[in-house]
Parts: sequence; C-alpha cells; structure tokens
Amino acid sequence: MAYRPTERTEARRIAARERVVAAARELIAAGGYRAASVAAVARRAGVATGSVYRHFPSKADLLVEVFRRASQREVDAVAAALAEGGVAAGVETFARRALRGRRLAWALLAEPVDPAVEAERLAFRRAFRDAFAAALPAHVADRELAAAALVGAVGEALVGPVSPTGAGHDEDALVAALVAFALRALSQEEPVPC
Amino acid sequence: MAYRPTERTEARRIAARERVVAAARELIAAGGYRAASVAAVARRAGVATGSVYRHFPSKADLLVEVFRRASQREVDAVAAALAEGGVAAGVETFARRALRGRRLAWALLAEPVDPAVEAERLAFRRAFRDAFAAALPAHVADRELAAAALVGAVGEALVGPVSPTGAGHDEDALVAALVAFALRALSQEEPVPC
DNA sequence: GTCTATAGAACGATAGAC
DNA sequence: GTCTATCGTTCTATAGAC
Repeated sequence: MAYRPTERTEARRIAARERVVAAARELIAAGGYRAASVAAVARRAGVATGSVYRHFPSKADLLVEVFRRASQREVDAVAAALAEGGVAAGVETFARRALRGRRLAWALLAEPVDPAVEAERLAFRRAFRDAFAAALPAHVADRELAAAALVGAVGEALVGPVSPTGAGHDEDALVAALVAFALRALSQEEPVPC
Repeated sequence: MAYRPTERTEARRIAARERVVAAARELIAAGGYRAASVAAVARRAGVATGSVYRHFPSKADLLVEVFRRASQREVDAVAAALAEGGVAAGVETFARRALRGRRLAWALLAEPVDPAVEAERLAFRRAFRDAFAAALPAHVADRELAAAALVGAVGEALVGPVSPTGAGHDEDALVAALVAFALRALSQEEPVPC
C-alpha cells in the first residue's frame, strides 16, 4: 500500500515546522540574523540541521516567513492602537514596542539582510503606511503621502536608539518627542519657513 | 628584473577601474541592480568579464563603491541646499533630485540588495541625518532625533513615487506637500492632539 | 512491503582570526 | 597572506508510518 500522510503525521510535520519558525524568531530577537544560522535554529528547535530543509526550501525562505510573522504582529498592535487612540497612540505603540524589543526591532527596521527579506521589509512598511493612512485626521490632503512620511519618520528616528551600537535613551522622552513631531506635522497650521 | 608598475600602467589601471564604476552606475541608474550583472558592466566598460575582478574582489564590493559615490553626490547636493536655503531648500533638493532620477533614487533608497550594500545604505541615511541636523532651527531640542525623523519622512514618502511600480505623481505638488510636512514638524507650535 | 521523514555527516564556499 | 572555523546546502542510511 502506498504511503499517504494522515492527520497524525501532518500534525507532527506542522508542529516541527512551527518549532523551527519559533526557534528562528527567538534567536533573531536575541542576536539578530547573525545568530540565526541554520545549525543554531535546528538545535534550538530540536531537529537535525538537514531537517530544516524539509520545511523550507532555503534559509532565505525561513527568514522571510519569520520576518513576515513578526512584522505582522507589530502592524496589528499599531493598527489596534490607532483605532483606539488615534495617531498619537499609534506612534507611541510603535515606538514603545520597538524600544522594549530592541534587537527584534533592529532586525525588522534596519539590519542588513538577504534581499528576499528586504523585499518583505518593503511590504512591512507599506502595511504600516496603510494602517496610519486610515487613522489620519480628516483635513489631511494626500493621506498616503502623509502616512508614508509618518512611518518613515518614526521608523528612522528609532533606528539609532534600537541599533546594537546605539547608546541608551530615555524612553519616555523619546516617545514624547516622536509623538509631538507627528502631531505637529499633521496639524492644520500654516507652515512657517525656517 | 621583476615587474613593477609604472606611472603609465598605473594610470591605465585607474582609468579602467573608473570605467567599470561608471558603467555600473549607469546600468543601475537605468535598470536597478538587476541590470548591473558583472557581464553587462564589463561589456559597457569595454573590458572582459573576468577583468572586473582585477579591480574589485567581488561584485558586492563594486556595488558598495558605486553606491557610496552616488549617495555622496546626493548628500553633497542636499547639504549645499541646506546651507543656502535652510530645511525647506534641503527637502526640496532631496525630493526633486530623486524624482528626476527615479531609478537611481529607488536603488539608493529602497531597492532590495546585497547586505553589504544595505550597510552602506545605513551610512547614507546617517550622512543625510547629520546634514539636516546641522541646518535645523535653533529651537529644536533633540536635533539628532528630529533630523533622523525628517530624513525618514522624506525618504519614505519618496519610496512610493520613485518605485518602478509607482504611478506618476505631480512633482510640484509632492514637493510642496513634503516641504510643508517638514516645516510643520519643526515648528514651535504646541502640538494639537488628533 | 513500500515509501516518507529524519538524523547527522559530508561538501564546497567563505569569512574571520592570526 | 594563510589557515581554520563555520556557513548553507546536499547526501545517505535508517527508523517509522502507511
């Protein structure tokens, strides 16, 4: 009789795959992409090195999946904050989550990585932009542009503080400055030349 | 007697190297990193494919040099505009140069590329940040943070318009919106919640 | 009995230590 | 510059599910 996967073996396969993804996420959150070698991921997941390739065609594919899931978590959290408390809450949530998990934030925002993952990073920023665009005050004219500028501003301002070489920052002061920057940028005031 | 390079051969070597760099820049400016295969670069530079590796240890090293030079040009132009006309002029120069050379701007700002070049992109953004920080109005408190936010805002807002899949935009309207965004963000107004 | 999934060593390439 | 360690990936034998 030919071999056919059953519910039981399928569940095992999925569980092993999940362990691999979780192990990679944890390693990246602790030490960035450098720490997530295939051997290290396999060891932490409790599978053999070669077995990683039964679940993912390449390491890049694994990283893409890990990146996609982690970034989706961030987008969801920010979108929820935006719906609850508007732009200020969205910016604050974005920044506080990044500062609380600096190493992961660095991996998501700026750490150099395989181009396949970089492409995912573009999608990640687009998702943030769309979330902010939906929450902008009504008077804003080009909402997509303003939302992109906002995401770029917050993201880039955080790159320094979350970078491994970055000095320690006062979290509250940083968040306050970022929120103020965003609210001023979105205000209806006539801009004054400087 | 052992071979020793003369002035003449050294000049030839440098000239050939420059042609390779120029060819790579032109190909990237026309079709992004995809268009800059080593074979295509060599053909355009008028050298043999293998000769590229006489000047650069790897393709990544060549790309890093091209990226560094191209990004330095942009930083210099923006820094000059900042010194001449302040933040508004700096933002306008940044945006207009990007929109005039969209494909190159895309390559510099966002196109997924080898991690070695990504590292250069981080330096590129830091250089922009420092240039803006030096030109901020005196009342701005955390100048480094504000400058980073500004660079992120302008850069990210341009990613859509300069992307190969991006629709056509009204350049003047885009520039005006970006300058206004920046000036409001840097104003002394008390931010109003939204 | 037939076939898959897994483990773990082996391989060529490369990056970092010295 | 040389060398070693480690990387991503592939291969082969085996255990186990059907």
